[in-house]
Formats: sequence, C-alpha cells, structure tokens
Amino acid sequence: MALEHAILVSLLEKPGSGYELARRFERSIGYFWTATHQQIYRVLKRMETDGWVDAREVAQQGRPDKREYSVADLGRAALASWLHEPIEPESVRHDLAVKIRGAAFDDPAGLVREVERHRRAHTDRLAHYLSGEERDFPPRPADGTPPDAERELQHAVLRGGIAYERMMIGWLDDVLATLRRF
Amino acid sequence: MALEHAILVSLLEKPGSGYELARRFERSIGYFWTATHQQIYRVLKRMETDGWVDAREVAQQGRPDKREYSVADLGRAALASWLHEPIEPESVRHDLAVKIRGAAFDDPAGLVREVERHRRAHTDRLAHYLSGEERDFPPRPADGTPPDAERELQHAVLRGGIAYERMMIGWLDDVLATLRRF
DNA sequence: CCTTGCTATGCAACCCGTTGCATAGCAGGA
DNA sequence: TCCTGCTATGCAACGGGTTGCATAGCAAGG
Repeated sequence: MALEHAILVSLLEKPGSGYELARRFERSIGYFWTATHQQIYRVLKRMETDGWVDAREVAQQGRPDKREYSVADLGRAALASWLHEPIEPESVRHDLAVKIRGAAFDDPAGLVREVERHRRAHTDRLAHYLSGEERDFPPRPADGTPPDAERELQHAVLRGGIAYERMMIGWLDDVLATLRRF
Repeated sequence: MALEHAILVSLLEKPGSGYELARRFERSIGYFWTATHQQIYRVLKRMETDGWVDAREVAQQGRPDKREYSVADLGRAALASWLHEPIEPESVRHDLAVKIRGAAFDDPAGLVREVERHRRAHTDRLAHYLSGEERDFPPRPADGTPPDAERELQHAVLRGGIAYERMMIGWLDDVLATLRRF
C-alpha cells in the first residue's frame, strides 16, 4: 500500500488540506497514482492518529475553513523506511487488452471505435503533459542555479508519463491496423 | 470489473479448470491482468451459478480430479454486451514513481539500486515476451493460410507488452541518469 | 521411508477502493 | 430570486483483492 506514502510525498512538497490533496491527485500526482477524496480523508485521519502528520485549522474568507496537514517527524521516518525497502514491480491491469483478445469471439471491426476513443484520450493526456512540462520545467540556463533534486525528480516522473502516453498511442495505432484487417 | 470477462476470454480460447486458469494468469494473460487462484475459484463459482459457464468433472490418472469449465451461451452473451459498452482508460498505479519523487526528501543516490533492480525485472520480462513471440508467432508465409483473428489479436496484445517493457527500460535509464546527478 | 514439491480446490478474515449520499456556506449568472 | 457550481469534510455500505491457512493424493529424490 502506497497511498499513505504518496500523501506524505505530496505534503512534503507542499502542506495542504484533504481537499487540496484530492485536487493534486486529479492533476500532477494523478499521472501515476489515483485516489478519491473519501480515501484521502480516511487515510489522513488515520495518519493523524498515528502521529505521521500534524493538522492545523485554517480560517478562510469567502470559503469554508480547512484543516491543513503537514508531515510530522514520525511520518518522515515512515516514508524513509518505506523508501529503503524493496517493492515488487507493478502488476498491470489493462481492460482494453482483455477486450482486444475478446474481440476475436465477437466483432473485431466493431472495436475500432472504442480503440479510437482510447487513442484520443491518450493524445489528450499527452498534450496536457507536454504543456505542463513547458510551463513547469523550462530548459535551465546553462550556468544558472545548481540542479534541485525535488524539481529534477518531479520532471523525471513527468517524462515517464510522457513516454507512457507516446508508447500507448503507438501501440493503439498498431492495434487499429490489426483490427482493420478483419 | 473485468476479471469475469478475462476468464471468459481465456475459456473461449481454451476450456480449463480453475487451476489451469490460475497458471495462465501467471503467464500469457498475466501480461495484462493478474489474479490469484482464490479470486479465480470464487469468481468461477459465481459464474457457474449465474449460468455463464458449464462445469464438467474430469478424472485424471496420477493427479487429482479437476473441474473443467467452458463458456455457456449466457457467458458468451455477457462478454458480447461488455465488449459493446465503452470503458474508461485505465488509471495508473506506479509505486516506483512515488518513491522517485519521495527520494528528493531522503537519499536520491540510495534509490539507484532499487531502480536498477526494477530495470532488471523489466529486461527479464522483455526477453521472456520476445522468446514467446518467436515461439508462438513466427512470421507467416507470404501466401499461406488467411489471417486468423484470434491469433493476430493475441499477437497484437503481446506487442503491447513488448512496447511497454521497452518504454519502461528507456525511462528507467533516464531516471538512473537523473538520480546519479545527486 | 521421509521429505519436498506439484496438482487441485477451498474457507475466512482483513483491508482497500468505489459509490452513493449528506451537509453547509458562498459566488455568480439567468 | 433561484439554480448551479465550487470549496470543504464526512458517513455507510458494498465488493474486489490479498493473505494465511487447510486438505489431499501422487511423484520423485535422498
């Protein structure tokens, strides 16, 4: 289970409320991890009772109060110990691949529209990632400030998302060409 | 939920027992879907009571009897209706990406060994896929038998696995180069 | 003979993720 | 004024996935 750890990383990058975390999970962190607000609130509560995070009531004007969380020493330690233990390479879950193999027993050509829909979703996400990259990670001036680990590693993860979307688009084109032969 | 549907596809490709299905899920189907034997037995039982599959006791010599399942008409219909309804593009879960962003708050260089371990796992899987491709999908003779949908679509899915592993290896090299700068 | 390992199936418990629903205040447009 | 939509937090129920454990027969090797 790494939701706790994903939350710790996000809170280390910037403290925030459950609601704010949920929005980050829809955006940048969502590139490699998804979570709904219910999961986040539930886990945050447990993390607070375990002493991993500290909460602070923040009054706001024009909107409801919020509980802003930040990482406590225990949380930092928990993250460090998780970082030092090996994890298994992820197991994949591709519904679309099930459909593709299943199409052989139904209507291969009928799946073309569905695959095209997925291809569009991936080109959209790719465009989104690329514009985020341009905005957040402009090329560093040659002799400017020294490299910043937090920033560089965020960029490396984003490049992973970009590589993934490009791979998917290429593969879906391959699948479309195959489907169209039937 | 697509475990039912993955099982239907696998049983359409070839009838088999729960045990045999579990082994397939460790091998070819495991390229895009994982399931343990407990899940499979539980779901098979439900599918049988729902009339999606038929079971047949098969006595064997030198080993325990087995219950061999095959797809019933209702199961075929259920698969067809699932194939015709759109599904959401998958959401990703990459523990390793959490670790990479988390390393900024711990020890970036210390993550190198872990990433190298994952890289090895992916090169191993790639080699495994490629040898499977050579074994199961040799190039068709130019004017031989007409294309077979079942076979061609299985191959397309396998090419997806190959593309995925190649992408991951490239990205992990990128990550390693980034980590080594700190 | 004993142990290890494979085939074959299953129960029970727990945790995580998903879905539906609820509340409550404020902002902005029709 | 009313409705829609956003911020902000939460409960309850359900279902799927994971883990540990159990059984049982046979094969093969030490």
